[in-house]
Amino acid sequence: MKNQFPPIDEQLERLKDSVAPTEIISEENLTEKLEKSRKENKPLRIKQGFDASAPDLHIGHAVSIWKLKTFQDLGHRVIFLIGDFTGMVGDPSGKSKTRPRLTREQVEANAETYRQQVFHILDPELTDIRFNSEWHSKCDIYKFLELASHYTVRRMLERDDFWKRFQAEQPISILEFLYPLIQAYDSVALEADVELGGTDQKFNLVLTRHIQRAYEQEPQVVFLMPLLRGTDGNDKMSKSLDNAIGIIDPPEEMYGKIMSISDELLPEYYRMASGLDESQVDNALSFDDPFKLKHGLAKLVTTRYHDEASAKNAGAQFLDRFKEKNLPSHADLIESGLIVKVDCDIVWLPKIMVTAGAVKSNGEALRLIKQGAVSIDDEKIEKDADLDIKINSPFILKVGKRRFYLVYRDEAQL
RNA sequence: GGGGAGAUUCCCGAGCGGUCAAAGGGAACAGACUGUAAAUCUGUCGGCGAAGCCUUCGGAGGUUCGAAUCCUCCUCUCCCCA
Repeated sequence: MKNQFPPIDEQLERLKDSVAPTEIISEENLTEKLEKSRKENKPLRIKQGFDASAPDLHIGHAVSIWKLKTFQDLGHRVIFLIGDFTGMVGDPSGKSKTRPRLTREQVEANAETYRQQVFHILDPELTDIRFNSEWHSKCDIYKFLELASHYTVRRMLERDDFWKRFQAEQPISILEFLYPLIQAYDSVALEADVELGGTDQKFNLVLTRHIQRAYEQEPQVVFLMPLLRGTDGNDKMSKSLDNAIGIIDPPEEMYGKIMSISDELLPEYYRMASGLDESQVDNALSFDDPFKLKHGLAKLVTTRYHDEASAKNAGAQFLDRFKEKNLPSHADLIESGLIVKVDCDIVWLPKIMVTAGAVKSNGEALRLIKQGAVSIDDEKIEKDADLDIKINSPFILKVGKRRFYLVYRDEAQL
């Protein structure tokens, strides 16, 4: 039988190509594992864990998912682990409130969402989707205590955020201490050879190596991947901070979001999200017109998750809408579902805005109108205008710079 | 088990009987300027078709004409002693 795995040097090179891991712990272990895998013609088991409660993947997650893909390209097997059990227990960060418990149905639904998204990148044939409730829900106290005996409080306190909170006299729940152990056990249960995670996961992933040793397994190799900052440039990308670009965002949205990032984010987005290799990135970045660079990036990213035609289209639409300041067409709005049906001939404008979902309350709507942020068919609503709007034919409601809705009385008009 | 400190609107944080829908900052949103960038300036930032009213200051009661502010109990957090 022909060996399916490329030579070690080639594998190593490709694993460090494109977006290089910030750190590999340890390269020596990696080489050993690759050698063994090649010799025995047996794929490595590459694991990454994902939160069961937030199944929306963004291009920040994608940084490491593309690395998983590289492993697959080299013939290895990816284990996409969904932390449904850990998700049900609560939040380890201590910052946010306890997460709502997920029902079985929610977990299933979220898993399905993950599947749809992740297979935009990964090869389904070489991917196992697993749940950590598989083993944790069966774990008895005795086994659990044994797991807990393998680590010490002092070592747990070495983790930076624990130590800071300890120093600052802030609470740290026992659960939070247990959490890394529970997570570590996932790798034991899965016999992971390699685990990927963000650089913020370093402590947990390294701790996992110790736990694996305690269970007489070879420690996993840890791939720490750089974190992509969110579109605001302040924090890491995260859906809850509303600074994320989803990998299944429609092309126009993806393009627009990239155009709105800070200039200073350009280099790291080029490096981590464009899909270009290092020399291409350097080449691209040698141009110093940020506006053009941003367009280039928007096109690359949109193409990566959709296709070139839609990226081009999104770019054209962007220029039309925001440079030429043209309104979107009715057809575009209908296609995007940004339509609002009203049920009277005359409707109070704030009510329309609430119905459209543009604002949360009449008060907010009135404020925006007062600030001159609202227009109908490109005509600004003056602050003392009559707000009872007569709906003769469909019109385009614009709220702020980027929210558009098509308002209509009945379907026949569309 | 004992003693002390604390929980305020998205976050941080002032307020300690009426003038409090609650200072200040951050975030956010809008306007101007622009490249849907940054910076800057301005405005907004609980709800009500907006006069006035209603709901908010960990929870439940109470005192008072009137409570975020005082009292009681409860929940949670932190510190010190044991």
